Amino acid sequence: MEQFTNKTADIICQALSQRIRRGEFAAQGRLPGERQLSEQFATTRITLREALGQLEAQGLIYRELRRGWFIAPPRLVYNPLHRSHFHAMAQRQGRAANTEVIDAHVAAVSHELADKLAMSEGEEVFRIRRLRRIDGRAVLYVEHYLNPRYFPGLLELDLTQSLTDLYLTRYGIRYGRVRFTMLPGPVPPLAAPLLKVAAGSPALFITRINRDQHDRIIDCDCEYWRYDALCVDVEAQGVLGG
Amino acid sequence: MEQFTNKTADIICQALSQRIRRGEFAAQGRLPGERQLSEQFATTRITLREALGQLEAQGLIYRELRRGWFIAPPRLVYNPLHRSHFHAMAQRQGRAANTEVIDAHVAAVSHELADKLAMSEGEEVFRIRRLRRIDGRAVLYVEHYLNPRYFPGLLELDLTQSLTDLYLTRYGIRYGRVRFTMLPGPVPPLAAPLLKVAAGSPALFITRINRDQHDRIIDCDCEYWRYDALCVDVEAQGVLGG
DNA sequence: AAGTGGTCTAGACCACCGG
DNA sequence: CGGTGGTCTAGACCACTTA
Repeated sequence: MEQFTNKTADIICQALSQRIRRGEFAAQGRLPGERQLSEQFATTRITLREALGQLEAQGLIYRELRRGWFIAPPRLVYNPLHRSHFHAMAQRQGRAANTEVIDAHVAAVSHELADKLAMSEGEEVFRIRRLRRIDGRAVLYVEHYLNPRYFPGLLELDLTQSLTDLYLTRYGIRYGRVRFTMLPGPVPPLAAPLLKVAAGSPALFITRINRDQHDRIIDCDCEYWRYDALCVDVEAQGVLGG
Repeated sequence: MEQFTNKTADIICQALSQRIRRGEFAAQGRLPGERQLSEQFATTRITLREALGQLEAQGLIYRELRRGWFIAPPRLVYNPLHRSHFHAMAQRQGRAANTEVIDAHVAAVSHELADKLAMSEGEEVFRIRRLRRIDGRAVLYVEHYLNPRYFPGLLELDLTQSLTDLYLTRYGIRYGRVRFTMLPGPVPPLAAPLLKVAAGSPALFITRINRDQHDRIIDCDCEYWRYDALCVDVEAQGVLGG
């Protein structure tokens, strides 16, 4: 477990990491200012920030743009195949969830999305953009694209609640097959300020294409998760290789 | 798509990003030196490296420790539920795969791993460590932990080949249910030099717990993927929320 | 208004890779 | 051994948050 290092940044990393694990900053939930820390470690702010960046990459701390460095809470465990409600999922893990609707409009579908939704470029879709919080911290920015033929009048409803619920109770639609892709990528410009991260910061990008009980593609989600907020956990029957 | 920015680093980002997409560096497969670039953009190496770091986070370029910056090849599409061979998977995507065995020994299982394997702490397991390359580039460091009761004598075999194949042909074992977790995390010290990344760099950490046709847990894989080398793609029947 | 993080300058030395 | 990237110094100004 020991590091073979003599880099100043690594030494700071280890020292801070130990102090964090001992709960030294747990009370305030945040670290002292960068200038104060760099003084403590007798180094430059640049070097100190290098160390903080490493701890951030390890998921031990996170930053909010221009606000400071905070102790990272545990990751939310998330199964993209599991069509439960965000709020229920959070609650089962002892966390408090919150959903904010950014906007909900009719939009023309892009070429790329049309492919995913089995629609034609330029057709109209419902686009719902939402921000979701765990224990008050914004962790997920998501854009839902719905094929409107299946959901007439949906945009008039209360969209802070679970879409899964709306689908079932209002339209008799339940989820069937799911396909998702997941890759690291930069956070989109619109999402950055909402998640309080710098534009272009790394995020986990998950797209999900959902079908209903009749195997029709009904919607597509584009999710941008904070890098450190998520642990994907999937259990399923294995598929034979081809 | 436009950025509202006047940061030097962002301007460099956009300029480089454009030149990369136009294939300007495709011939050499790599970027010019940092000093040369910082001169071209009339800035400091620090600022230039800030820009390179952003392009790296976006997966456009990658670095090899002390060797330089390279144009990132396309991501490998990977389905952790899909128990096909690494080599076959690569080949279907027009890529060349290669597997190197780092070592293969009997080891005492840690507490954490014992849990995953449904074994007891301190019991013996087979540990196989391998490095896998795509088109010559090391992208995956993986530790396989096997319950030895199911695989007597396996360590004597040629382990550069597919374990899936060995399981079936030598032991009559095929994969059944799979559970995997996936989260970003730092690359472990042993893997860093093999993947040619700096110790503590971010990586994608995937653990997989595999069962056989009788639903017995047979092995557990701990995979560390280069951050930019991977796109997870899963299709499966959705699971009803609880 | 004061203090924070975000960005930048203009150098420097070191460790390592490659010829 | 020359050139590369990796690390570091000691400042500075700006944009934003917070009080």
